[in-house]
Amino acid sequence: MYQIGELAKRLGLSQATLRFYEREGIIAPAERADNGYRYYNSLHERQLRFVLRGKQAGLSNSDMREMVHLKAHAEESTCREVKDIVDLKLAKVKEKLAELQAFERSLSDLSAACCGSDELATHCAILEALDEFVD
Amino acid sequence: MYQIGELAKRLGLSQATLRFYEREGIIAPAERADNGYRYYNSLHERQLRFVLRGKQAGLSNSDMREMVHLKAHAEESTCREVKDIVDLKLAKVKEKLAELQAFERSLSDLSAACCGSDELATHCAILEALDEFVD
DNA sequence: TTAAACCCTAAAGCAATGTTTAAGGTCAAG
DNA sequence: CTTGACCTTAAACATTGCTTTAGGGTTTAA
Repeated sequence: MYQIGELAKRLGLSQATLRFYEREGIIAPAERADNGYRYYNSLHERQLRFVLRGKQAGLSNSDMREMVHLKAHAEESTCREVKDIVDLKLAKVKEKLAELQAFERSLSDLSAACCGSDELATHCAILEALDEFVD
Repeated sequence: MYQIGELAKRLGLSQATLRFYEREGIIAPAERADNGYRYYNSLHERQLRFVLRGKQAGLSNSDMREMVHLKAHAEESTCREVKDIVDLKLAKVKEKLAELQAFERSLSDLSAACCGSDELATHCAILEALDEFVD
C-alpha cells in the first residue's frame, strides 16, 4: 500500500492526473485512510496501466472509462461491445488521417511554390495561391 | 454593399462566425452604417475566401491572421515570413500524422485480435492485450 | 514546536474554434 | 402601429484533457 505520490512516480503521471481520472470515473476510487489519504496497491497500478495502454492506442478517456467498466463486468459483457469501441475509434482515426493527409498535400504544394527568400511578399506564390484570381 | 446575412450565405458561414473572425482580428472590420449594421463589399468577401482557403489547407485562425496581415503589408514583408508559417504548420501536420498512423496500427491490431461476437468478454483478446500479463 | 514533505478539496484556467443565449435596436410592409 | 425579418452586443457554453490555484489538514523528524 502506497500513497498517491508513489503511484504517480511509478506511472510517470502527476498526482493531479490520478485524482482527475478518479473523478472522471476512469479508474476505480482508491481506498482511503482515516485521514482521507488515498492508498493504492498493485491492482490499482495494474488498472492504471491498462488505461495508459488504451490511451497509447488512441483511445480517449471516455473510451477507457467504458473499457474499464467492461473489463470489470466481463461476465455480463461481450466481445462485440469491446470491439465496437475500438472499431469506432479506428474509423474516426482514419477520417482524421484523411483530413491531415489532405492538409499535408496542400501545405507541401504551397511550400514548394514559394522561394522562401527575402524577396518582398508582393508576388509571393503562397499569397497568390490563397488569393482569388479575378480574371 | 450587403449585410452580414448575405455574406454569411455566400460563404456558407454563420453570422456569428463572421463576427467572431472580426473580433479575433482575422479579417478586417466591416464598414458600419449609422445604425451599427456591418456592410460588406467584394473585397471583404475576397479576404474571407482567402482565409477559408488557408483553413482548408490546414492553417489555423492565428496563422490566417498573420497571413492576412502579411498580405496587407506585402510591401514590408518577405516570402520567407509567409513560407515560414506554411512550413511550421507542415511540420506539425507531419507530427500529428505520425501519431495518428501509430494509433491506426494499434487499433487495427486490437480489432483484428478480437472476434467481436456475442461471446462473453471474459477472454476478449482486446482486454487481454491492454491488460498486464503477470507471468 | 516548528519546518518540510506529504496529503486533501473545490474551482478556475488553458488551448482552439466557434455556438448559443439573453436582451434589445432597426427597418419595411401591411 | 404592429409584425417579422433583419441587425447589435456581451457573455456564457461546449469539447477534451488535464494543470494550476487557493486554502488547508497530516505526519515525521530535528
